[in-house]
Amino acid sequence: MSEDTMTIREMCDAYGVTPRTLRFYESKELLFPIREGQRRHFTKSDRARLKLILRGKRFGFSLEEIRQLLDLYNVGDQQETQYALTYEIGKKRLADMIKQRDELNEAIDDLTAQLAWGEKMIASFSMKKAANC
Amino acid sequence: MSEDTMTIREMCDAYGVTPRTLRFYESKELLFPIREGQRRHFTKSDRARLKLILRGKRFGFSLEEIRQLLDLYNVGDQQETQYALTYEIGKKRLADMIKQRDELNEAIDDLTAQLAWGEKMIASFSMKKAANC
DNA sequence: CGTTACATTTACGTTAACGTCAACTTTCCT
DNA sequence: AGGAAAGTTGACGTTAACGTAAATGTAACG
Repeated sequence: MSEDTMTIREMCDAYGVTPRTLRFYESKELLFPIREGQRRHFTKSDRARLKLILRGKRFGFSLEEIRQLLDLYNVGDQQETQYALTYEIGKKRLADMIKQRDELNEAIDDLTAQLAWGEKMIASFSMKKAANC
Repeated sequence: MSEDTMTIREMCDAYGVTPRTLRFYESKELLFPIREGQRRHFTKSDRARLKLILRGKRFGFSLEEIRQLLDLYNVGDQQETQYALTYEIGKKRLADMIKQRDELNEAIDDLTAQLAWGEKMIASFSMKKAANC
């Protein structure tokens, strides 16, 4: 009847994760599938949460951070202060990401320069070889 | 006499690492301090390498990747084939970094959009408050 | 009713980069 | 001589996010 739920396999296929991952998330209280006997049934709410989890991961949040964010997100009729808190966490994370990207860009430039120098070296090897002929 | 070297403690103080870290790096063949009996003595070369290691870490390289890159900086008396090999490693690593940066940029854009939405939410809270007055 | 397919729980394994003892040895200082 | 200070080598502990294997359960198909 309540075919609003999905089996573990359907979830895995839909979101590209493994069963182990879903059980793990449940054990960490990130998901709360309902049980029919032993079997898990993932609700619409679980799917929404999973989407947020995966997105959070792409942003570089840890599962524990994500759990806290989901909790805040979930108080339903959130209070302004709680929401603002979530917002602040997100802003901090964004700042970290931007810093990380900038550092990465620096490293890319450095390594590019280093490789250019390497090309010269290799060229000089060729010269030497040519000279020996 | 050869006071061009530093003890482990001096290294730790100079670069903000622990003795364990330096010994660990040595065991991983990232550093090659000379020995006087048991004691380690870190040379100028070790210091240069350590600087590069720490920079690499800030950029998110693994120690193993750093070890390979250090070889690139170290060419010295390498043969051409070996040099070409390290060069290829560097190029691959650069490609990875660029990909990583692009992904990071995507995530940054996503999160930025998300935060913009969050600001609207917070604004609506304020509206509600104002309305209740 | 037997087999095949999928689920479940339990629990140990994995990787990286060190931390944290423990048990010595060596050195310097008084 | 005696003791603190600093150094050394094992070797086991830690964290995150699952992987993987074993033993068992159960549901559907033919």
